[in-house]
Amino acid sequence: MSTDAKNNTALMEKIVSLCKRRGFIFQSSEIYGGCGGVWDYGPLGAELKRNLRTAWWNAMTRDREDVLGLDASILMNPAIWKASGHVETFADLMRECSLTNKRVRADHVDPQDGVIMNYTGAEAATGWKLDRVISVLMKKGEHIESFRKRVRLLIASNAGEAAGKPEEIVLLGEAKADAVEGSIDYHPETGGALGPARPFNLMLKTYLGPTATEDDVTYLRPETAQAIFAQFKNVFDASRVKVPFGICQIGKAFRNEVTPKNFTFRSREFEQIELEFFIKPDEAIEIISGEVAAWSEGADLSEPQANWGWDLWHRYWVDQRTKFYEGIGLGGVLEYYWQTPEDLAHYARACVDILCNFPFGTEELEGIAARGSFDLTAHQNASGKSQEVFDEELKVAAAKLTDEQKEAMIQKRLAAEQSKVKGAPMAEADVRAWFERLFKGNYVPHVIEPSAGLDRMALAIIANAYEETEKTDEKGKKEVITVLKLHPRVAPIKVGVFPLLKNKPELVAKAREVYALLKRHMNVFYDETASIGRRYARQDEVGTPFGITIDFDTLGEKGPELLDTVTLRHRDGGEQERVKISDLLWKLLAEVS
RNA sequence: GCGGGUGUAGCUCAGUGGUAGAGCAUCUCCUUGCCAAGGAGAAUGUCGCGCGUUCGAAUCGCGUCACCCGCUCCA
Repeated sequence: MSTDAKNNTALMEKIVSLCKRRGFIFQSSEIYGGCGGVWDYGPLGAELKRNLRTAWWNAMTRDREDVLGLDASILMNPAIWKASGHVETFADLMRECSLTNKRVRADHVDPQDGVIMNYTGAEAATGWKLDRVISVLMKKGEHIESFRKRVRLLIASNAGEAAGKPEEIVLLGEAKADAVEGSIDYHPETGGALGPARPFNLMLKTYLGPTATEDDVTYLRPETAQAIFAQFKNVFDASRVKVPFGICQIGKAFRNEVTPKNFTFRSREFEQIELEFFIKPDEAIEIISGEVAAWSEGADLSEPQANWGWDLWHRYWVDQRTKFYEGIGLGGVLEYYWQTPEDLAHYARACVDILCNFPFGTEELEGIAARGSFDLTAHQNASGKSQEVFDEELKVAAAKLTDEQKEAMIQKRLAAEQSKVKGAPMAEADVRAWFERLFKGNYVPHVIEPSAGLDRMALAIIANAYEETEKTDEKGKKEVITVLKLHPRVAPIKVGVFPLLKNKPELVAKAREVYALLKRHMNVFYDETASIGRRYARQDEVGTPFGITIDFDTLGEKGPELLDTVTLRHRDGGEQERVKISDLLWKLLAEVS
């Protein structure tokens, strides 16, 4: 491991330690030895998460006119997961390479020709040993020495540091076995013998109903999005909204991750915050507005326009989500990855990953995908229930089109279908049927999906706020000071209230008074133990942005002009200002909300 | 899932077969006129869990669980 990697691992360990010590995040079921890939939020973590949830919910719903909330169940009819494709893609039969443990879908193994080579094991100068039989396919035409080199490399990469350098690994008991043709029992890339086909189900299975038979099987949702799609029509009918509009949801989702890792970053139970923003198909925009607005560098994305197609809506949401992250203090550490056509799922038109810098690497915080009408159409087909909306404006505009104009649109679409990179082109009859519905004002909305993980966001916030500085006191003693530079909006404790000294009843009484004044409006922490400096430090460590100290000036000792004023200390920089008690509330509220 | 590492007090760690330790943190009292001050005292561990070897196990063996690192996976 490089020095950087070691430092980053050490930093991550310090963050995990702080999280436990100060009550942000605990291991689940710790007294029983934990539970893999599951974490609990302690008092401060719960506040932090709640602040993030509120910030997101407000940004999505309260601050907008075009997004509605939903709170759906974790358990759903299992037919949902068949329609969405999750049952299929999350429950593949996989076979594992015995050499490298690379997994491959059982039905995706290409036939291989070559000679089977067996080894009884391997060992390295480092003392590392592999004590099991290795069976590898030497491909047709592969030279024996380059084959051995390749096997050593593969073994080394799987063994990690313990095995040392690949060229120093000794392969034991080499024996040539049979030649094979068209075998599907060896990994296409590595040549390692494949184990038996086993299902790898990433969805958590459970039984709905006490009899627990196979008929009762359902799943804990692996994502919150499907509930939004499944309830799309109900929300639409109940809310007097028109496309474009969105439905957002916050909720738990579950995945049997193969390898939960990086603290809470990849866990088996996690909280998603998702928006499905429904828009008109580009063809509808073309009919209504004459043409779809094109994006160009520097385009104004601040206000949605009627002539926006999916591309501009997609970019708009990337912009909106970026502003959100800036508002909670993550502005400077974001990166963007625009998926290439090869990366994209066949139904997706574009997808941007918003990445964030973590000690363990730059990892995804949120994905913003333009998914076309894939999801609603899938549910429409599987359920037999129409997911179309009727658009009066579109119907009126389409009625003004000539037959030639209509046919031109159809031809344009047919050409586009033919030049698709992924997926089969839509049949001409289906395209014509779709346009027929469109010209009457009916379509299945398309969707832009900004989907984020709340736990990742919380971890990103903590990790990026973590700061250590070394301080030397008068006696030359060095100590490390830890400060969590949390944005005031997300900080679990907004302000600490301290009497300068606890053995002066007047100071204590006044401090209790200030505490009572503020605590109804925000999370306030009262502390009178230990020296004032230590109390500041305790709050710095958990990211409390403000401290209020009641001192002798507050009592009017230095004259009436300072009576009922307090010291307001700012966490970052430690600067202090004198504030009237009567001004505290509005001054603080402006910062923390 | 594979390979490697780790697991002792709330945290960081020392303790290589013979009575369980330190620093920091916590709590109480005293003291303290603004950035982890000082003094006195207290509490805190089935040494991750289980089974074994041994007169005796935190220490040795086997198993297991969790976490970390590297592969792998990541709709």
